[in-house]
Amino acid sequence: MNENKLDRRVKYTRTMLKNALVQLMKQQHISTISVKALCELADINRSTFYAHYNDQNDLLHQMEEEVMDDLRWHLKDVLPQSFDDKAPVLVLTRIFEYAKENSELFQVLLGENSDYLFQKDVIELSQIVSSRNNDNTLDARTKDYIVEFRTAGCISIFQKWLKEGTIESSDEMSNLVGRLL
Amino acid sequence: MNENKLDRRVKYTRTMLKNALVQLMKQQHISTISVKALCELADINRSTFYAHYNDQNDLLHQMEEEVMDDLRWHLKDVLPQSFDDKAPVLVLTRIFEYAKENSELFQVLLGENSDYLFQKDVIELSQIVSSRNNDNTLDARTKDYIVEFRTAGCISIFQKWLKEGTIESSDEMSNLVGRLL
DNA sequence: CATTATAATAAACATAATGTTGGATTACAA
DNA sequence: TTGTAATCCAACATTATGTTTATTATAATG
Repeated sequence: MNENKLDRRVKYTRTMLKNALVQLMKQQHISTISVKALCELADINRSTFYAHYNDQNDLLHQMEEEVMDDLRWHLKDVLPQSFDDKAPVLVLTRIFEYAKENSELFQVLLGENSDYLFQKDVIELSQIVSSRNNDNTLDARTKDYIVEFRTAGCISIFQKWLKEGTIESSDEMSNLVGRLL
Repeated sequence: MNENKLDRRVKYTRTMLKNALVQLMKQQHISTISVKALCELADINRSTFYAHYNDQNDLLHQMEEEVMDDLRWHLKDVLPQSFDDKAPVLVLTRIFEYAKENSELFQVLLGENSDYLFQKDVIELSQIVSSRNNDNTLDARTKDYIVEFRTAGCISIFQKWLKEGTIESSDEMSNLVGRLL
């Protein structure tokens, strides 16, 4: 937020560290990444790192929050409408679009070397879409399980799509997911 | 395998370490658990730990393999049949039964403080059940996505059930999952 | 029960990452 | 240009790691 009114040096430091984190997380789990390795790859002094972040996780979480904020900003004009009937697929398309434009980042943040926090954020966002269910013959608990089933299924498709290079278009993907739900 | 022809002291050491790991993994991610903390909780000398395992991950993986072997042993009389039409729900029921009997362990091994290895094993096992799909109007890639969707959904329901105390019976759960697929 | 084998312990060690500090240097903004 | 502040550098104590050694305790066996 208001990253642009920051000192260039600060911007540079944080950018290099974030990039380094993404590169390392392609190879290893977040909690096995040392601050030392991170700083060496980013060519940033270790004491500078600690001036910005507490540890690797802190850096990851700040990245996650920034991405989510940015994503929500990109959805701002479709989200309020999402409670009528046609909007869900529109929201989905937008999410897939945004993810495709930032696929390297999304692949890492949603991949198995990350923590579950980002995944939870995305789930929360997409439950607006996947939780609509007007079958009243089912009890509440069964419905809960169904929502769980659906959202996990969606996320998993999302991950597969990212991992395999976002071959399909955003439209194709949102249609596929829309049909499955 | 053939754990019973081991020296009692060895059995004791490994049991204590496994129990300690399960306890710690209720609180924190596997890769943040130190060998030191593990040994202190288990009251086992640290050099003894290294006589058995390389690190926490090694201990976890050995546990995972043992559980999977034991689970497969419990399924041995239903698995060969699983390629006809009625067996899937039977396999599911057995898996839920076994998991319920070892729910603390399963909750940890499938929980977010574990790695993905155990989850992958379970997925592999349950894909025998969830991957049957004879809709020929769909292309191969779409089918892949559907399999992905289904298995992830199943695992997620499984996790929810475990986390909330395995309230439903194994039969209820296998029926629910059977219907969803 | 006594003997032998071996597992576990305790203590010490080098190594490496951590988190912090104080001071020198550099780059920025105004 | 100048004051401010971010970065760098070097040093530090602390902690976990992984290994090794000698010693003690326990299990298996005849």
